[in-house]
Amino acid sequence: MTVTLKDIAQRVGKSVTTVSRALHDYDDVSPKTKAEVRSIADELGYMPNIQAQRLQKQRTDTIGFIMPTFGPRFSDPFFSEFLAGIGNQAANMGFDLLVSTCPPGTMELQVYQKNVRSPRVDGFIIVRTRQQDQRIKFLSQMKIPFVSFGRMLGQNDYTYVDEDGEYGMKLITCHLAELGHTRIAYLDAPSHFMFAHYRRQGFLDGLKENQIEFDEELMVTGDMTQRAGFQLASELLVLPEPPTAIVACNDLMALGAISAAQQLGLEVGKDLAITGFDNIPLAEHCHPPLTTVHQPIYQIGELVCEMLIKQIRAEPLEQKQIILQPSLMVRRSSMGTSRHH
Amino acid sequence: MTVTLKDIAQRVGKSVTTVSRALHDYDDVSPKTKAEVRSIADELGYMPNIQAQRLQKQRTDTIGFIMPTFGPRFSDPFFSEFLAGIGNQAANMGFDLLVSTCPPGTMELQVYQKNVRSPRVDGFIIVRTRQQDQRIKFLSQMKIPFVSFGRMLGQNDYTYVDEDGEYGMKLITCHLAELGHTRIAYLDAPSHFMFAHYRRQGFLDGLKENQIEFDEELMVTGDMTQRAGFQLASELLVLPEPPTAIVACNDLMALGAISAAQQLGLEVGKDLAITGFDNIPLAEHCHPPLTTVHQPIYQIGELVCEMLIKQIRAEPLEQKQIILQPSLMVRRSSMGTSRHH
DNA sequence: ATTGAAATCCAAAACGTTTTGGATTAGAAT
DNA sequence: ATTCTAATCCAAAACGTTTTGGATTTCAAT
Repeated sequence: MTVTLKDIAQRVGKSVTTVSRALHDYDDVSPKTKAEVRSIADELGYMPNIQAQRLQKQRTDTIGFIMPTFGPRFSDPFFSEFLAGIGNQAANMGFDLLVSTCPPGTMELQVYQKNVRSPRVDGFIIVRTRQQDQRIKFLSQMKIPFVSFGRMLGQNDYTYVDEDGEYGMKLITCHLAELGHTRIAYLDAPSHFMFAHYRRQGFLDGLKENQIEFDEELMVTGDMTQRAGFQLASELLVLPEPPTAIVACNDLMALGAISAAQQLGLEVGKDLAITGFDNIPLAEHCHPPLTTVHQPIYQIGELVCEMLIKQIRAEPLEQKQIILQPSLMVRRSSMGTSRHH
Repeated sequence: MTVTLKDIAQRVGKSVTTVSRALHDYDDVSPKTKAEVRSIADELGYMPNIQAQRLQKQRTDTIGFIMPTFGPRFSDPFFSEFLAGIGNQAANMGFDLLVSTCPPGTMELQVYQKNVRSPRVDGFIIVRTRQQDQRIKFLSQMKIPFVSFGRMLGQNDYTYVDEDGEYGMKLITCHLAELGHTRIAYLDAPSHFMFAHYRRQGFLDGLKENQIEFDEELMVTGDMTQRAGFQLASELLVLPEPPTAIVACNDLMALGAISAAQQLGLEVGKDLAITGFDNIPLAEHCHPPLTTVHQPIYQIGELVCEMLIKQIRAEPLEQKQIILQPSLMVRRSSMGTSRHH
């Protein structure tokens, strides 16, 4: 059924070796033979068996992406965009993309190890880094190629791309301070996530720089979902002395906070400022449009993938560590409607 | 470096054959040998080379999922949830998941063909079916295993899972009719998508059943994004005779429509009813919460994946075609606040 | 003693490639 | 005539498994 080198060899009347070398354009094959081999290969519709190639070459030409999932209801707009970025880049560079899921925890490292020892993949892309990220420790210790989107604490000898979340959040905080806000709440994410760490730090820096005192009561933590944002904002807004601005560490929680405020009859952007972080597509077209910080997720996916493949191929990397400067997107959720300004 | 059967064989003093058979628990290996082999395998940390296994077994134990992407800004909450479903199910059943992207068009079939002929995958999962879906025609003609989420027109001899979009949309339309609406606009998706076809049909059925005449002017088409919903609703709402309800064929466009209405100072749920379809997580926590139709995307992913793997393994399938009955989620975007009812 | 059956083992082939290390031939240079 | 070089080819090994088709040994039954 399927056509192999042997079939071509038989038809051409040459050896399998010669056919293989002809197809790879080696120069110890005569032009005439090459032409003949190629024509027969086309005619028969030859396609190399990639399993055999991989076995012989001892590489997989595949990169792994293990999504750190939590519950079953798992719908993060981040992932599909990021995935499209790495998927396209991988294809461009002749690599396959193997995707699997694994909740953070004890099994996690085994899954990584199994995938590389089988061997199914040549390296990994890591996302959603944690403060003490066991994946990074493990992979760098085992000398398994990987590139992470996000940093971790205390170790800095691996390849990563990260946004400057601290800077981004500081931008937001200063923006609000300029608008005259002094009572600013913060919707935090679980502190083991590195992005939460940096963003929170940026918020605190921003407050300090504007001589705003920090009220512990206004710092609350949620699980990054819209539901959590809704819940937390609902509680904050009924405090005896409620905040005049709510800074959420991601867009989804900000959207939840907007709903909560509207539920209480507040006009967001006028009675209350709310900001997010990520600039998911929804941020632009919600009501009111959300002030946030933009991250080019698709491009980050492409970049991370390219760096990983170069690393696998042992090609030189211009930069092993890249920090991207995010940009502030001021929209009406912080500034009110145009008639107020 | 890596441990092979040969290494174990040497240590145990038996042949490679025996070691292989011992590890697979064949009964022509003595219990003593089995124990010995296993213990040495553990000690050496043996892990079978999956490339070699696949070459020899002539299977890949991998399923393919080719995301039909459009532009680069590609952030659909549907995909990540669906992907988590198939990913987990595949892992449970011992399969890998290979993901790639390809825009619909001329290259598409080549990508499918290449993946199965390489052979990288044993079969495919197909989503976002089109009216004349070339992928389905091609794969069924080539007898390549696949399961699609969604039907196509005119052909019915393949395995699929689909929601009953017609029924779901009829539920929504009747719901609005009951509330007294007679001037109902519809935000359609490009008609080559099958889901758009069924949902539109359900809408029209619902109108007919309630003796509501259909006004061509109120049927407009967008690209399923929030931006499109915003744009289209903005135009509809400034018509001389604006609709009192807007039915969007998906949640994202409905969310855009909500923003547009709010922009114009309308109170959604009171001045105007808006409904969606999909029940993405955002639908529950936007303002006002969105009346929509629920689709269990994660479970559909699991189901589709299970059916595909059974098909690949030539195991019997209880049902080759499954149509899921969706359920209506009535929320405030159609009913107004509780004080109005 | 011979036969038969059961238990245990394994050499070799196969999967489809690529690479190694020459072999053969032709023609030019000596 | 001999040597050298260049051009062209290929057998065999290798990658790590599984499967095929026996081979050998043991022990009980005849």
